[in-house]
Amino acid sequence: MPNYWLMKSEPHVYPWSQLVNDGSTHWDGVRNYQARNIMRDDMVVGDLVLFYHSNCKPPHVVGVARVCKGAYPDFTAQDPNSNYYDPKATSDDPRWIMVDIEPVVALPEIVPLPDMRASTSLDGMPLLQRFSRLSVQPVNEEHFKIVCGMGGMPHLP
DNA sequence: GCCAACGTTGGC
DNA sequence: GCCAACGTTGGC
Repeated sequence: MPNYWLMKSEPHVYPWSQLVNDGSTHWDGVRNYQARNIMRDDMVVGDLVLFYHSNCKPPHVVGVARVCKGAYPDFTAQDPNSNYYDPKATSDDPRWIMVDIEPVVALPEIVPLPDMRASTSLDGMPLLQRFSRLSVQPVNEEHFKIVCGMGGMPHLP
């Protein structure tokens, strides 16, 4: 039984289409302890991920991805030329970690945030809480299936 | 572009 | 260890 998650990406930074092109990617740049702890402590290979486009109109879930490599140091934290450079990160104490994800399937239709808000069956989903900023967050199995269904995919991949 | 929430930083 | 200032997120 996999765990279920939702991960946010801004489409002008790293869109779903690029994940498809790349085949897989390291989820670098997470600089929030809560999100880091989720990736480090709770994510395992095989977990399924709703890939969410934030900061666009409307924000939406676009596809399902899968964790294909467990937590390891986010090397961009130790690269002074990276946007994600953190001078406090060292090889002894990398401070930030990442996982790898790969695309599983694009939903036949995107699922816009307003539609999710309108669905009472998704009540309690962390994404729908006011000012939910966490970029990596849990989704329960039922909500995960409902979102897939709303995107035109009646069964889990 | 606004702004609420909230995380982080740093002086004391 | 408090807390004010500041930065970031991200929906609207």
